[in-house]
Amino acid sequence: MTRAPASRAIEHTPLWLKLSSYLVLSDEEKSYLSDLERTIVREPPRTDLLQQGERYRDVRIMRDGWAIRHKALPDGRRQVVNFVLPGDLIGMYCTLFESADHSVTTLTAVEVASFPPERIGELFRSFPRLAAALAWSGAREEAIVAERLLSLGRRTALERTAHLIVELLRRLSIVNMAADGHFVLPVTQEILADALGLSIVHINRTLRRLRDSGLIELNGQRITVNDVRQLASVGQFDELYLHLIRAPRRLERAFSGAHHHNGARPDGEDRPKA
Amino acid sequence: MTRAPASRAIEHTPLWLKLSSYLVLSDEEKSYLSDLERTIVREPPRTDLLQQGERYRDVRIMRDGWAIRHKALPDGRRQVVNFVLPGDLIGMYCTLFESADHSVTTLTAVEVASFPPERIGELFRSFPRLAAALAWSGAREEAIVAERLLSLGRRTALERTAHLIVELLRRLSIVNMAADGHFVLPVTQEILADALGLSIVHINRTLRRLRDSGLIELNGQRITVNDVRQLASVGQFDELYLHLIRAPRRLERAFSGAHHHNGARPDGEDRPKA
DNA sequence: ATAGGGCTACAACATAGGTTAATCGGCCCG
DNA sequence: CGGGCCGATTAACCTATGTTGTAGCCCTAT
Repeated sequence: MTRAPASRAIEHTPLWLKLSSYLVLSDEEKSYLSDLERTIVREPPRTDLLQQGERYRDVRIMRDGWAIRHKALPDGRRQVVNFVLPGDLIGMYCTLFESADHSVTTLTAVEVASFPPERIGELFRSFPRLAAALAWSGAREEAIVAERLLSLGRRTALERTAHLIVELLRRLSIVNMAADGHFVLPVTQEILADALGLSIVHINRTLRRLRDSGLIELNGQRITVNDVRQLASVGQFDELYLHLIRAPRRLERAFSGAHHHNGARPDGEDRPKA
Repeated sequence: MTRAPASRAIEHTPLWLKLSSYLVLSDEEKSYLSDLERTIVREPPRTDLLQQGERYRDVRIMRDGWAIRHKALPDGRRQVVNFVLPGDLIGMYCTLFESADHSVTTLTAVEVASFPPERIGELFRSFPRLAAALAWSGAREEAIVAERLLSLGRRTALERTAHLIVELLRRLSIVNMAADGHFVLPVTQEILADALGLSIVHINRTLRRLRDSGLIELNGQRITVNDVRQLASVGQFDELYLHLIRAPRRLERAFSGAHHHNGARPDGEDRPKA
């Protein structure tokens, strides 16, 4: 069961929360963003929002609930690439591709906003700062995948698992879905296994070790992290890759001054010399 | 030793080659792109172009040579996230971050173009189609990392290795660096091991198996793939994720409508080119 | 030419994690 | 109330891959 967020102001939308930790959005940008989130769809758990191999349809913004992005081999082996949390985009740049190379499947009931891919062109043409912010969000997602690659390649099962738990805790706090070291993890052990490149049995063993050592507690889907510091240290967790810190000043400067909406021209400054 | 590309027209620049397989660039876009590549630097092998933890400096465009993008754990374990080939960008969106979460190190002598991060703002403001194309390129890179994640999580050592070889072959052909199933792989087995999440010894065993089965040949750094189809099948390689196929028509349309001031004219749109 | 460093190669052994299979508890449904 | 299914849990066993150690080759520096 997910929280039920009726219509809410754009200021409380998870995407806005995430982006605003990166740059200050103007009113026009805010209202355009909120317009992108106008069409809202609800889907039950275990629904495919996107299927590997299919041509793209709409771009989605996750507003509430959990999903996984995963890829499968022809023989059925499967890898969960990332968890899709509120504020994350689904198929953003992928719309620029011929067809999807991954699937996205809901874990809980979700609420997603949906807009046609044509609007991406519009977005890039008319709201360059917003476009850059979304590019930033995409780059951040890539950084998360790269960190998971490091996990699968070079961390042990115990380290990987600890690392993932701390990562989720951090990411969930950004969108106010975790407090006090505990959160709901709407996930079977099979999915954890597929995310960490382990077998179900071994994930089970590993969780047990974490519980036995008192680092975490599990009650149903509620997970409690008793000692974040220590868990982070077990997982060699360094939050640098989540890029929670604001972009350096020079970029704010690069973008300041020139918000233009539909068709406007960039006011003079800094014109490219071709 | 790398090929020595003197000054060459933008049309022969690897980045242009890569982007033009995606959309048709206008003359203005071409010349802006070429302006971005104006400042060129050469670096010897084993040079860090970027170091994990450091504040960002310039954005780089790889024009010639090989590099690796890698991440390290405090105890020295290392994962190669991706290979940086001509036409790839270094630290593009990362400039939007506080500091680097990965290192980039050259494998060969390289030639890179370099421009200050401020120009990203300029690019987004004035050349939205180009910005979208670069976003596409970034998304494609993420797709590659995700596919490698699938490899490390769910493919055996043999499959992973075969998969990587086929991937490199495909990527190198786009920039005309592979022909007839053979190319130069300027890489030690240690680096391969770090890319595939294996030990050096095991990569050695695995390459031996591939050689024994006649699928590949190795002479020094030259690798020859005797039977691409079969190697691809061993690695369960499906090139979908490389997104070599052009974006669907609707997107060209999205970008062709309201052009910007110095923006592109959709000259003779859509020359087919897969 | 000699010594040393970097890399490939392989053998012998060790182990993290996979596989198979059985049990158990909860939950839905008739 | 009883079956049936799904997921968690555990035990016993197995194998892919890691570790350690040694040797040889090919550079380059002296």
